[in-house]
Parts: sequence; structure tokens; C-alpha cells
Amino acid sequence: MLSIGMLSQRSGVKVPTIRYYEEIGILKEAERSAGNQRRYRDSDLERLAFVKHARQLGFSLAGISSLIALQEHPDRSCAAAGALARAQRQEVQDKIARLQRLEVELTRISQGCDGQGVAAECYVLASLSDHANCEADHE
Amino acid sequence: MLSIGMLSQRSGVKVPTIRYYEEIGILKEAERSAGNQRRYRDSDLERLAFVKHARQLGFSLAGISSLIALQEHPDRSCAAAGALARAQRQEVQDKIARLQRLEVELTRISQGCDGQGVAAECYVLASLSDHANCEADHE
DNA sequence: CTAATGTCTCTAGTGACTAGAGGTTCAAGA
DNA sequence: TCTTGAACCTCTAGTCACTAGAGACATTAG
Repeated sequence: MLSIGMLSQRSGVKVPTIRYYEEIGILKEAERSAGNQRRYRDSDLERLAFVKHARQLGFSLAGISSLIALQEHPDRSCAAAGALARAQRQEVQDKIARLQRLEVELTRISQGCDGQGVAAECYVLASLSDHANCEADHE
Repeated sequence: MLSIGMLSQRSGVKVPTIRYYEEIGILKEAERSAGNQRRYRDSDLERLAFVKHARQLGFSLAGISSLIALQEHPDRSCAAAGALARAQRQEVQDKIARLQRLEVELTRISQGCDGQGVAAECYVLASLSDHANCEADHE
């Protein structure tokens, strides 16, 4: 049995985060020692690894909850899991596209300023004031 | 003079957000009508446009506060503004790089699932459980 | 003058944690 | 066995950038 500190170390998830996950039902309530401290088994470590990995991939905790529910009913169709993954992928692609447009503009803006002038004629500030300079429109 | 609703309409920033910006000092306190309603002039519209544009570019409100402070002291060097813009650009670039790694993996994961099977042998769930399948490592 | 719409303040909620206070339990060494 | 110090407990509150809602007051068009 692992203490919460050991679980944290092995999973790479911080102690308060583990308690938070329990609080919101992402992890089931841990068993307790005689002195009321949480005790975990390897299956908890596995679930935490699952959660961590999904979080790194940008899944929301709500989405992760759905995935966990699916895991616990292995007889159900996995169509929902596939749909979640595809939706997540689409979101990531959209985010990339948006960020790339921002990058273009930020590059333009930050190249216009050599840091030598005074704020009154600063290209950065002017650019931020005037959306019209933007080549691409960002929403 | 504009009411808060008119300012909202013209700027595209929601009414509660405008009040929030005033509360945290991003906008200075508005003048008031005889009946205590906020009244704005065109200069407020300009500042709000500035804030909105900077937000769209991913600047934090804290960063925007610095930029505004700079605007109000046009005699100061604009080096700080340039540095903020470059830091912001770097952040955007980092985010893009990270998201691109995620996209690769999410594509792999979601292609592995045709939605026909049951959860027990679902590739999506397996992939999320096992980080080892990842080709690239994401942090 | 009335009715509808707009605005006011205030509180509380969102997501995913993080920080801190003040108290208890555990494990290792003497 | 006792002691010490680290780890653990619960609870509250804070983060960021808003958003939602209640209940009361102001403005404006007809």
C-alpha cells in the first residue's frame, strides 16, 4: 500500500491534486490507515497515470470522467471514446491554426520595436491600439 | 457619451466584462449619469479596443496593465513593451510546438478506433492508459 | 404616464488547481 | 520505548478571466 506522498512521487501528480481528484470523483475514495491517512494500491496508480496522460493530451476532467466510466463498463461500445478523441483532435487542430495566426502578428509587432525609442512612438503599442494593421484577422 | 450597453456594442466586449475591467483597474472609473449609470467617451472606446486586441493576442490582463501604464507615460522607453511582445511571441511558439506533438498522438489514437468494438479492447482507452505507445513525448 | 428595456450592486460559480493554517500520524533513530 | 521531524489530515481561500443571477433603480419610446 502506498501513502499519498509515494503515489504522488510515482505518478508525478502533486499531492493536493490527488486529493482534489478524489474530491471531484475522478479517483474513488481511498482506503484509510488506522490513523486516517490515505492508502493506495497499484490500480490507483494506473488510474492516475491514465488521468495524467489524458490531461497532457488536453482532455478536460469532465471528458476524462466519461472515459473512466467507459473503462468501468468494458462491455459497452467504444464509439464514445473514439468520438471524444476525435473531438479533442479537432480542438487541438483549431487551436494550432489560431495560434499560428497570432504568431504571425506577434512577430510583425515585436520586430517593429527595437526598444530604443520612447513609448509615444512605440510600434508595439501602436499595433495593439490599431487592429487595422493586422494582416490576418484573428477572432 | 455612451452608455455601457452602447460601449459594449461598439467594442464587442460584454457589459459584465467592462464592469469587471473597471473593478480591477484596467479601465479607469467611468463618469456617472445623474442616475448613477456609467457614461463613456470615445477615449474609453479606444482603450477598450486596445485591451480587446491585446487579449486576442493572448496577453494576460496583468501584461495589459503594464502596457497601459506605458501608454500613459509616453516619455518612457518602450523597451518593456517590446520585451512583453517578444515574450508573448515565444509563449505562442512554445504552445504551438506542444500542440503539434499532441496532434500527432491524437491522430494516431483516434485512427486506431473505428467505434465498432467494445470498450474492453478499445484502442483509445488503451492508448490513454499506456503512455509507452506515444511516439513523441509530451511533457 | 406607462411599459419595456437597460443598468445598478452584490454574491456566487466556472475549471483545475495552488497555498496556507493549524492540527495529527507515521517511521526511524537513540 | 521515546522522541523528533517529516509527512499527512481538513478546511478555507486564492488564482485567472470572466459569467450568471437576483432584486432594485434609471432611462427612453410611445
